[in-house]
Amino acid sequence: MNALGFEKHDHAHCMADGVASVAEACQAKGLQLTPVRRRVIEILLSEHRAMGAYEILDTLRAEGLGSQPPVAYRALDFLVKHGFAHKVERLNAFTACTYPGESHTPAFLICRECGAVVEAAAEPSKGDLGAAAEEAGFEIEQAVVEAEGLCPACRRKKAGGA
Amino acid sequence: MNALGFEKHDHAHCMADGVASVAEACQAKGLQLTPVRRRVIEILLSEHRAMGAYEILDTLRAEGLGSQPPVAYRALDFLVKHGFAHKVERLNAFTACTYPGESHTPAFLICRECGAVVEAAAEPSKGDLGAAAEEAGFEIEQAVVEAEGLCPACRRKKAGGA
DNA sequence: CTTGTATTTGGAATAATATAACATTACAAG
DNA sequence: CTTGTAATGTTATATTATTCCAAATACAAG
Repeated sequence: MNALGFEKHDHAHCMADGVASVAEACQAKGLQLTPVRRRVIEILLSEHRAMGAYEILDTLRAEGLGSQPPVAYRALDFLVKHGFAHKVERLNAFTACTYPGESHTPAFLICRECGAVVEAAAEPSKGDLGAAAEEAGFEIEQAVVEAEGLCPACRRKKAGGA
Repeated sequence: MNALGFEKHDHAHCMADGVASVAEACQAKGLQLTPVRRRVIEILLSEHRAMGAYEILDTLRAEGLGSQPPVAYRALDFLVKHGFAHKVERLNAFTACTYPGESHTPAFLICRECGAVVEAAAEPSKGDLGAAAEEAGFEIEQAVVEAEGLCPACRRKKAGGA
């Protein structure tokens, strides 16, 4: 589980790779990565934070790729459905998947200060949630695991500024 | 961790107890359990499911306790803030706390078929999320843990009806 | 190439969820 | 009584999301 995403990295590279891997996956599965869909995943990859549907829509609108809410929501639904993006329930916002291709339950670390979102992989069947489900006879199909708090950089700022 | 809440229980009893324990806790902490607040926690306790703010507001309105959204949201904010209720992010809805008084991170089991919601206690600092946070140097302040799937009763129905 | 079918898109309207802002009331402390 | 704090009433608006219908496009089968 690699969740070191808060620290610096080669962003242009990770973004290009991200789009490429989504394109490959679409080709492999016979999915249509249409211009709007491609652009939305690009937008999401371009920032390590969760973006609202309307924020994405604003960008699409400025680029002439669509101006009505359904345009953004349809693209996001496609991306989420096929595992290329996730919805962060806590924020009613969306973020590119860090581990596309691998089936997983995303676990998010959300910085309340700077808004950065980092994804780790979780296994809800283990841990407290899985134990509770088993005890109750509940069958888990999907899980939401999200933590809000302070990322390393914002912790340092707090400590320094205080 | 008791998450057997999907099975039958003495509901009138659990509801009366719930209101009483909230009232006691308010008294102990010097919090005002005003009519609207009391009624909202009663409404939430009366059903083992998550209810939308506007659904609650409809009831309040019918009873002359307030008719505008802020009335419901303020009462819910109070209840959530003091741990008497929780918000289920996945559903944008609210539910009474099953373990009032004990400080905890709620973990929800949400039946997608019948809408029942059962709360278990989780310890996000352990498990995948805690491990990821530690590795990333992230400080968790709050966590959302929610699972969607089938409750025991709905699983039986599925199995029987198929 | 044409046809049939499914998918995708465009766009208007509206639903559902949530908050901002400000005036008013209640009540206890000084 | 005055002042401070908390709670309420109310209007308006912001934000997030979906429904619905029509038009365009993609793509495989013939």
